[in-house]
Amino acid sequence: MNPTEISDALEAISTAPFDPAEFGYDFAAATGNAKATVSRLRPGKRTLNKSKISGAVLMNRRYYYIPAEPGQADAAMELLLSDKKTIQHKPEILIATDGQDVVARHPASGDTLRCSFVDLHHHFGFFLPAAGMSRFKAAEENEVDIKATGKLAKLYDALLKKNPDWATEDRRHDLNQFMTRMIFCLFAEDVGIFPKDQFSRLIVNHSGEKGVEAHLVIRDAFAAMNLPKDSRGHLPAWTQELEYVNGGLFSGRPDCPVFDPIAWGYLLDAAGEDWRKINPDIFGSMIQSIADAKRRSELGMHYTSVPNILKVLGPLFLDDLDAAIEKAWDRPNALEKLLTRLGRIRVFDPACGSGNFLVVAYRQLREREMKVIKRLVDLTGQSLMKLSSTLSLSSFHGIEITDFGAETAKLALFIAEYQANAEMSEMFGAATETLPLRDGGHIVCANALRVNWEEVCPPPKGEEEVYIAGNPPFLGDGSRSAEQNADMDFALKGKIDAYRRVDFVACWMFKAANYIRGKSARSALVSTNSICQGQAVGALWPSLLTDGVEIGFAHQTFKWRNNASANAAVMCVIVGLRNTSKGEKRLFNGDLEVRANNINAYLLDGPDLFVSATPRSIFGLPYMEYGNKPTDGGHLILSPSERTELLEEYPEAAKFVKRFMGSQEVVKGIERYCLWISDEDAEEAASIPLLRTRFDAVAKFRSESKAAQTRPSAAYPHRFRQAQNFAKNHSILIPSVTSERRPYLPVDRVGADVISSNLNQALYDAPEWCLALIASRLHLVWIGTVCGRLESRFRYSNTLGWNTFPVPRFTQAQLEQLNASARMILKTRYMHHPKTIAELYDPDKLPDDLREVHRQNDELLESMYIGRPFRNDTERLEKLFKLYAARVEKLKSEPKKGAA
DNA sequence: CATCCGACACAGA
DNA sequence: TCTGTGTCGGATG
Repeated sequence: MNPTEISDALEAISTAPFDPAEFGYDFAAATGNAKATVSRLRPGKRTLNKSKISGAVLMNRRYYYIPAEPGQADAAMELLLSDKKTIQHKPEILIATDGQDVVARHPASGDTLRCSFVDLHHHFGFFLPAAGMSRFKAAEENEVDIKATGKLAKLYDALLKKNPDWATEDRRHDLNQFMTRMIFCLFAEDVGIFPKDQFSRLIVNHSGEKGVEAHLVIRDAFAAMNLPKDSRGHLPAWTQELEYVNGGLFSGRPDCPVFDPIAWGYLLDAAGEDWRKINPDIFGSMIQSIADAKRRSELGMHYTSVPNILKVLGPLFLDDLDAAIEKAWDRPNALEKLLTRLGRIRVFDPACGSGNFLVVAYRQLREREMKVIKRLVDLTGQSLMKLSSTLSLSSFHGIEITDFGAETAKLALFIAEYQANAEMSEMFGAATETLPLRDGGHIVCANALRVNWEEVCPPPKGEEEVYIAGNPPFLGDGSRSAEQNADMDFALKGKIDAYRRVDFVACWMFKAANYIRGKSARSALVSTNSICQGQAVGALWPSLLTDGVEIGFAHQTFKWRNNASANAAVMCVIVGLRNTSKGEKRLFNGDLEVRANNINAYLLDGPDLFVSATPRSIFGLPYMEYGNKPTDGGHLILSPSERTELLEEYPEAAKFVKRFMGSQEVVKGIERYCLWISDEDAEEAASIPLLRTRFDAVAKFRSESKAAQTRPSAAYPHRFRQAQNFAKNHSILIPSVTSERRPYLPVDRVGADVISSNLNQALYDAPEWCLALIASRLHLVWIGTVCGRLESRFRYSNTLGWNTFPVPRFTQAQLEQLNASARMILKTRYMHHPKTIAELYDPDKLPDDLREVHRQNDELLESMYIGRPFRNDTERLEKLFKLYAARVEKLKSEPKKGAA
């Protein structure tokens, strides 16, 4: 059961009259327990009920319910709290009620809920632990970081405005480098790497009124920081004061853009910020938010927010460490061992960009190390002999394709180390030396798809542990460069069939799976959700989940978000891979966590099953066709006004014009037309000047196409490029991409005068019961699961969705019933004319009569599957998958009989 | 030949 | 600038 279903079940309980004797069992059913389990809770010889209190129900590790006398809910709760059984059987939730008031408690955290009985379902979140689910608390982003980033972005914009010549491709690198240096200096003078405010004081003192000389002064300052103090003879005397930093950061041209009063003001603003509180985690953020929006998607400029990074690192290894620390808490020997273990952990980000993952991982590990050391000191009463961390930056490995990113990553790691050391000295009272910069982390500037990862991050030996984490680039097949395709060939050719169909990120998934296989290593990568959907599932996953690799945890689809000003538009998942293990499998959805028996390639708790595309229905459903694809640059399409103009001037063109429907036209009732001309009529049509112009435009558009298949179609510009299909009597049209918010998939029946575009799937002259199937809840659940998505939108596919949709063998009578049901749906819609499908199926506005007709349609159809309606979507999907698997198995054994 | 996809594209508040 | 919701035609097996 999912949380919504639990909420619904609780609502059913809270709206019915309270029965103290039944509540305990109803609650068990509402929290996802099978009927058989519920009945075994009832009194009997081998009852599962562990409570000795009369009327109470205690289910091991789940919940403990006690009925209360009127007004005595609190007293009843006390009784539960003092019961030894509560400690022994560790129920997640205690619940006491008299039918008026509810008192519930989560013993592990001590959280208490009080509400009235009728409001029970409004608090379903509180009861989720009783269903084996728990709340997952995401980390939040730091406000100081956001503020500082904003100031830097303004500075950057102002500098670009004043120095337009820096906007070119190669100069932008210089500007980015200038910004990185600036950030470092502002940070260094606040945290004590430099003397307090030294850098800004020198700049302000020597830059003159409103910063007119700032570019010269900053240039000299940067040059000085790249030179030991005794080799600065050619520089102004005041630079002598500055520290020698080096570390690659200040090598290269020390160029500086010219400041105007506005930019100067922003620089002073930024200098006034307290940079001590800045997370080095956000270096990437700073760089992304200041870099050109159009180039964002390139070269790892998509930085991952700290909350999202923790979604990866937590289940990957931090949560395990926390559990180990807790276990060792009172035992000095065990704590010592943990310190050794920390030193043996290596983190590897094969797409590290500016190093966010590595920095966060480093800081999280240092935090835990400190906690352990502190506990050791407390336990043993001795002060610590050595004061260096067992964690070394050299345990942090990264691959980054741009030199700038790699430099930033090293710098960010350095800052992170500096901060952690400072914290440590503060706690134990000792100092650490910092300048000049040492090498920060093992960051390699290389193409991750071309290099051998084992050379960048040597495989773990003995008790070493390697954790691969990161957020590689996402690029679909339409957006990859020739070079990236070549990289993909290099990484996947001969290893995965149809690899070009899946996203670029799959290369990292594959290499990560190969790296960890059979080793003391795990991986978790942020990815576009498309690799766990539709065609990618069958193409990619069978070769990942092989030879002992399994999904250990996963975050289901969530919207990409970071603090950059314009966010990338994409939905993400996180997939954690490991070698087969008995350890628990964790499945996250937003802030909810569920323990799963198995996590399959769809990131669902279910058996490993890959639904793959089929050209015909394997259950004997009518043939569904892909609509007509114009590829015309818009020239064969007419708006209503264009049509009117055409027909006013050339009435004889009327026979060439037809209604034209894509997804929007079906869903929103938009009116549109197209030119639909047979080859025989081509000459006649071309004699109409207005049409001739359009044909010429089509021919030009097609001949200039970069798709080899399109160019020859310039020879027949009067016709759509692909397919010439239409109905004799009527068509059932199913829009291919539609909103996921509607309670049913949009589908409509139209006359033979309508031409469908390639944005619909079409059933031509098919029986009406097809519409009853498509408009059912069952079908929506199937499509939503096995087809791809556009972000989160449904994407209807004939090959993946319709042709695989499991149906029972219908009798003729049943088909008649479904025909009638389909007609009823259409009739009910007509009664709301002229409301469009979009209006009618708005989730908040579905009219009662239409809702009822759909309910009946669902009930009718579902009874044909299992003799009654399904309880919920989980049950629907289970049944559908079972039918699908059985059918596929059968087809394997009798391949000749194929599609029915 | 027939699709499945898009670190999207675009309209409308 | 954010939210809601589907265009369009290339690249691909």
